[in-house]
Amino acid sequence: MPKYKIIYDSIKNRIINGEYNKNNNQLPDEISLCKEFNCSRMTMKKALDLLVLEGIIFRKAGHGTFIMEIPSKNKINALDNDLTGFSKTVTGKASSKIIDFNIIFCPKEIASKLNIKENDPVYKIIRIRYIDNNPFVYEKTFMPTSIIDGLNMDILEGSIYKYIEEILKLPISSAKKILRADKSSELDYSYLDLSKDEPVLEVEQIAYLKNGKAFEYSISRHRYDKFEFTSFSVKH
Amino acid sequence: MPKYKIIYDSIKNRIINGEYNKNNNQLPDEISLCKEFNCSRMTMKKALDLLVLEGIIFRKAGHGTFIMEIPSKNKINALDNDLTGFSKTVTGKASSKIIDFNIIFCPKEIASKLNIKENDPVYKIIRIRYIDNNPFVYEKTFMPTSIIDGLNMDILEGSIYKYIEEILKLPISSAKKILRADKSSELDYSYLDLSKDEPVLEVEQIAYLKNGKAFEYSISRHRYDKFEFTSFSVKH
DNA sequence: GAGTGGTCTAGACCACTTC
DNA sequence: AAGTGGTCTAGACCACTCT
Repeated sequence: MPKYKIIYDSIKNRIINGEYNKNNNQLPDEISLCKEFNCSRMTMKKALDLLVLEGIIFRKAGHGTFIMEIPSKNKINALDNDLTGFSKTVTGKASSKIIDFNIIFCPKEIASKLNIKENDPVYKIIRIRYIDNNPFVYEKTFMPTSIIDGLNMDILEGSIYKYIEEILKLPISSAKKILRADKSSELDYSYLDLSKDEPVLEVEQIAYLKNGKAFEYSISRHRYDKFEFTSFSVKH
Repeated sequence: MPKYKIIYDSIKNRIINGEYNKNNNQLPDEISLCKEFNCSRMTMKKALDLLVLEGIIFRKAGHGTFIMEIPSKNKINALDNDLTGFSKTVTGKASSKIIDFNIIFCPKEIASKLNIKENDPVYKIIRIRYIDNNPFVYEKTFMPTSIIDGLNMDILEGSIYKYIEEILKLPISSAKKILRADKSSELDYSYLDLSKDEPVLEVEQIAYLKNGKAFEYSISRHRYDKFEFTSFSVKH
């Protein structure tokens, strides 16, 4: 683990623990932090830059570095983004059910999103996820078998991402998402217990590995009353 | 304008113009780029880092820097994010109508989001926006008069953001967004021409200046069939 | 082994904020 | 004037990929 990452983790924990809550929520100046963490100023900047990107701190040139005021009470949630930049507001006991798990010839539209050839073999996975035994998302996922190999039911019951990163040792790097609202369909009525006038939040995602290859295309439909997505973005 | 920003703009333009489309979409190595742009390696890295954050390029350690394959055809759209990290997929002639424009005592819940005191004066703005004369979003905005001063109808007809940045010279830095689907309400039926079973995509936003102050709280409700949001995020 | 990106340093100068 | 963050440098060493 690089030094700037260790420093980032350490300072983030201090902020969460309220160690910098005095003096207008101000952090020590960069030079002092450098001395404390025994690093150069560039390395400290790299650590602090990550916190800025996450919306945890902000800097005022000529003034100092400050913790961002988090308006809502749920600080933990606001600080707890998942790997792709979104956090979920739902908490409870999670479980999932696999509706379909197969290898298919990749349809044309999906092949173009995954940058593979039409009819290349892909896993097709359909899952329902539950919170406290209530369904909240219907998820259709496609992954090229040439990249993600050896999937089975056991892995699907747990975390596919963990399998990819820890067993296959393929580093995940980024994701493109499109979010939209939609009327619910027959599938949504039955799988998500929705009635006709209740909408869904649909998320279309393409996820990439560090080597630039798309390894996942997914469409997920969330119950409108059980899910929201948060995002923080900084101008550069 | 800092050097790394100039280099970033320049390389971004080259990519858009297809100047790096040969050799597997590979860019020259960093040292060569440093020589060409007459800068240090750290500065070049800073420029390239911005392109990585935007999902325009990716790097393979020990291999090179490559342009990200953009699966859909609309390259321009994918490269043309707005200041808060989202881009819109709708195009056409834009216009807007102001439904309400007043100064009010700030309600408690909104004051807590803007980090101001209850009953502090805030502008309240309600606008409908149209594309090709079709309504697509109903937008309620609150701004503290202590920060954003001198708003009038002329400014509202144009761009509030332009007014803030160019006339008031207040640098905008970041925004927090929450996205959710919702059933349409009476207001939506009338202002967005929606029927009862048609949903909306609701976006709640708090926007911040460089000095860390929240200057805008807004709720906007978009027609489900006219709007979607895209986002790109990188693991760090 | 050659080439590439990833990290880190020690110091310099600048621009901005506050007193 | 003092203190702070913003930018930039020239070079070092490492880890990874490909042949």
